[in-house]
Amino acid sequence: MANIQQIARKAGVSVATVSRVLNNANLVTPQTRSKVESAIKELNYEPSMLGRNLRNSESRLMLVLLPSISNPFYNEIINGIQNTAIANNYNILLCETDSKAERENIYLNMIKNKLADGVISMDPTINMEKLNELAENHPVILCSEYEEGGSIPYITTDSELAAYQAVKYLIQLGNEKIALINSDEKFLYARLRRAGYERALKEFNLPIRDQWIYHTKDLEFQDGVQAMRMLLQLEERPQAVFAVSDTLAIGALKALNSGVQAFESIAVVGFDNISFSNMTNPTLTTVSQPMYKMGCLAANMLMSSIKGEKVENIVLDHELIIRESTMG
Amino acid sequence: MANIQQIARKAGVSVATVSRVLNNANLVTPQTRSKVESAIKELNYEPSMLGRNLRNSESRLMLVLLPSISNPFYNEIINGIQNTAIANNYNILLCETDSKAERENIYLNMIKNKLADGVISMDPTINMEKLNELAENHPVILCSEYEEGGSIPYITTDSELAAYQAVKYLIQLGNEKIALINSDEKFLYARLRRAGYERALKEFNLPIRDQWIYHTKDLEFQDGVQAMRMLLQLEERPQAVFAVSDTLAIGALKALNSGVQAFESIAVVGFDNISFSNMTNPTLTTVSQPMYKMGCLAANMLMSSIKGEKVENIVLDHELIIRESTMG
DNA sequence: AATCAAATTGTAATCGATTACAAATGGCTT
DNA sequence: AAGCCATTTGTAATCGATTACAATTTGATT
Repeated sequence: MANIQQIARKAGVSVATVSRVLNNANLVTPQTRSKVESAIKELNYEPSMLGRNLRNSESRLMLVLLPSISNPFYNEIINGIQNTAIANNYNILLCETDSKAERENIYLNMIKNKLADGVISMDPTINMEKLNELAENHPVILCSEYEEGGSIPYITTDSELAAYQAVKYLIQLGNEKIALINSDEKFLYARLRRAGYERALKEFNLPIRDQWIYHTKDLEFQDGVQAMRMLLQLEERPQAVFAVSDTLAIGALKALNSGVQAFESIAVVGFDNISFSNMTNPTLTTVSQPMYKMGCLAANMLMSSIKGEKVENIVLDHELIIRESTMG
Repeated sequence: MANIQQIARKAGVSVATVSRVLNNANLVTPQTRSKVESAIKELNYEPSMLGRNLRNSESRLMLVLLPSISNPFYNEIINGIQNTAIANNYNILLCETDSKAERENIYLNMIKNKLADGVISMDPTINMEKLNELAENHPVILCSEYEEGGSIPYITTDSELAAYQAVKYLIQLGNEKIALINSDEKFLYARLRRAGYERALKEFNLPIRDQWIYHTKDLEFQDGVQAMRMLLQLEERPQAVFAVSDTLAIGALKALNSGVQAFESIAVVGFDNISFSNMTNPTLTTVSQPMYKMGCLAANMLMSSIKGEKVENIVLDHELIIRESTMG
């Protein structure tokens, strides 16, 4: 791989001139420019980002942290981030932490090391202490999951309200015994969705029963299957189920499908509107967040932050998408 | 962010000594080592990868190219790549090309620019000419999709054989009218799976009818729905369907579910064994590839290639997973 | 032709690390 | 105490780009 010196020698100019051509400074004569350009073409030269970044301390790369790409919830957000980034001459790198601290560290170090200019974290499992420390000196944006009262700018939706509305809808359909399939409440979204669930029940004077609240270990389909099986074994079976994630809700539907006919009338509501939620049988009623938009805005926030501008938090609207799983 | 000079000054030693401490060369006295280490801690220093990589021309980063993370087929492969990479002190960056040449270029340039040491491409839409050119001077591995007769090392499964076996299985169930939902045949896997489909039909003297071969534009669920709808409108409806991807097969199942009862006896076989395929109703019969293993081996191949070793192509075994969608 | 300002090009420092080689230190023998 | 070798540390070049400043060229004006 040729370097800038070789181009300079070949073109019979100095490295400064080559650099000027590369960065289209317009103080180069057309003749020299074309000499340099043909040398570049001839030697098949690509400027080294390492050299350039080292000098400029800028990489035009943004990191996107997520726990796992297997949750399709992230798909559209990532599309939004990516399209916005590319439109602004940035690139993104997807970093799957698998909820492991060691991986997290690796990626956060890339920021400290100037290998990337900033980070958008969608990882609820991230170590907030470390992230806050990083955020003191580097651009960081939280997307979807955030820290209450924290100082890192975030973009999210109102999980509590969405959960409240979803459960209220189930109540208005005539259900009184409503179960919650929640994930680990160490996550803010889990606590908020539970709060919304409880608010709706309280408002209608329905009891909140611990045995109807199931906590899953993960967000895989199988966790939803297990949760639903457990709920079906209860003496007093719930009439409806609100799951905090589509993956869990789809697992729950599966458990209902595989059981006896009588179970088919149990209503299920999910959260996220992943693309698969429209392919299940019955199709899944779910809360939809404007994920693509969220991604776009998150990218914009990060770019502002990189420029040194102050950025405000954003809370986007959601929407309840009613499908077959709540139609009896 | 502190740099190596400041550490050296603080610790009262030279930069060379600091560097030696960082790279645990064991020719540093315990006393100096601890002086340096406490300076590092005090100034919260992290060595710059830019400086280091520029000097060493090594980044210990591998790129993973894929067209889109929305196809869950890639999930397990990525896990395999990532775990293997991390175990060997490498990191991976997921690069979604969205099948766009411009994005492809960006990522391939990262390799040329030494920002990453090598690339594993799982992108069937990649520009092979460019990739071949890159492969002349840089480590490149193809995973899953490969180039017939090409010179880039690959790891894959035998798509033709898998398709042949899947269709043969449908025939042995008593089906004679078997449709193929294929993607664009510009992709090798699509051509191979079609060949397998045709081989099975020919072997049993069944006609190959063009109207039973549908080509989708993409691999989204909706493409499968559309394909199936089309097939159902034919005068002579197929009795069974082989789809070259689970996403398409799941869409096809959805189209069957939403139709009249009579359609429910149409058998469907997919390809990939994505995690959804076990959540549909009926659950999907599909071809399973050892994806995790494929990822691990691909990472190993790339690391060998980075070391300058010659690597051999690998063809892994597959397996037909029989579930409800072919049980009538 | 001489002068001068503007436009173009070149020189060399710089970013932050690694490392070959040189220099200094320490310990041991005589 | 001198000499010698082994161990430890320091100096300075290097990777590949950018850019302030210096030097040169160009062309217009007198």
